Amino acid sequence: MEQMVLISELTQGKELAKQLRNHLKPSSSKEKRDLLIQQILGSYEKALSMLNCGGGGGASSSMVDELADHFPSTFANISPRSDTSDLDYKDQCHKHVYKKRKTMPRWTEQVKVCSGTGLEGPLDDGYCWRKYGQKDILGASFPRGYYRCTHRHAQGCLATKQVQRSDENPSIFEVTYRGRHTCSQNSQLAVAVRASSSVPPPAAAAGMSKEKRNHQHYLIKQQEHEDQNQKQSQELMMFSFGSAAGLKVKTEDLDNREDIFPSFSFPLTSTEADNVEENMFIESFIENNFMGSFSPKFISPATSESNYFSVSPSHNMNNFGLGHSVHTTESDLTEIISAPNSVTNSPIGEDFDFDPNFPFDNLEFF
DNA sequence: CGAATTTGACCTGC
DNA sequence: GCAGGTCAAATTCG
Repeated sequence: MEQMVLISELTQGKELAKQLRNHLKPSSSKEKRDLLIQQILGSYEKALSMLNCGGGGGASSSMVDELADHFPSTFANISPRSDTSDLDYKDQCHKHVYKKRKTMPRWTEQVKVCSGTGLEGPLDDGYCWRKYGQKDILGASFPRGYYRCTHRHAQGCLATKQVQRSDENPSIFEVTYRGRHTCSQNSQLAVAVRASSSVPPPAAAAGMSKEKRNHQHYLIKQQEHEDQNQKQSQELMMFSFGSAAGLKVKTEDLDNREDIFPSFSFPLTSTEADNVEENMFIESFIENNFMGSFSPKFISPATSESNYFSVSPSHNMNNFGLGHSVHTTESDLTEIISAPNSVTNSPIGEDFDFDPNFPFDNLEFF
């Protein structure tokens, strides 16, 4: 039975993901992690190939296409996107782009920038971004900036992000990421290490990344243009060097939540890696996001867990007082699950301010 | 001088 | 038709 093989493949992927989890500790070799990632991707590629080619009752072509969008390098050969032969190049590009707009995974980080304090957060997320547009958004007092990966052309990396300053609270920036980075970038590792360790490496403190400078440039320019308030400009300067802020992450495409996983840095330290609860958190994260997201369409979506994830601040806060929380929403859930009644969003709401005293050790929450 | 940003035009989805 | 998203020529930056 083909379905059994499919399940077997997916189960194998799950096991490999668990192995990967165990190799998240800094002491593990990067090579091993890379190998596991390759194996995981291979496993899912196999499963998807089955769904695409043989499976009678499984995935729609759009679903495979969607997944292929997440792993363009891996799935390029099986994506059924070949119906553009009579379009000229520009049309093909535009069709491609606008299809992406709808299918690309998307999640938002809300970066709070407190006055006199600071955090690069997603403004320095380890990737090199190139601004390609800015747009005034209806009802928003601040323009939205559009960025794409610098390596879009060199490596075909399709990741993009949008940076929008919050209307009611200008100290909050909403950064919406789309697509997953397929580029290989050295700084990525450094940032992952920095995000997961208590103390930033000297290099991170010594020099600003180019990307950060760009953002700073943009932000300061924008600020000066909008209110000519020099003091606030100075604050913006300070937030790049300063110390504290809040960061929230929420996905907006449950269907695509696995894309959080490769770019999300678990706040592990070498000691925390041995913490059972931390591991269970990650396992929960993997199973609910990395695994579950792969297909609510053919894996039973009968989950009643809350999709609110957060990390115990005692484990997660670094010396800067930086707290991360991960918050998934169900905005698109109804497209996937017909009866999402048991899936409860955080009753506190999306603007919930992280409570450092919340007993996140209670794993029932996950 | 190459790379990044700016900005108005253009395209698509609703 | 409108709003959001992207393109690409012009401009600026390093």
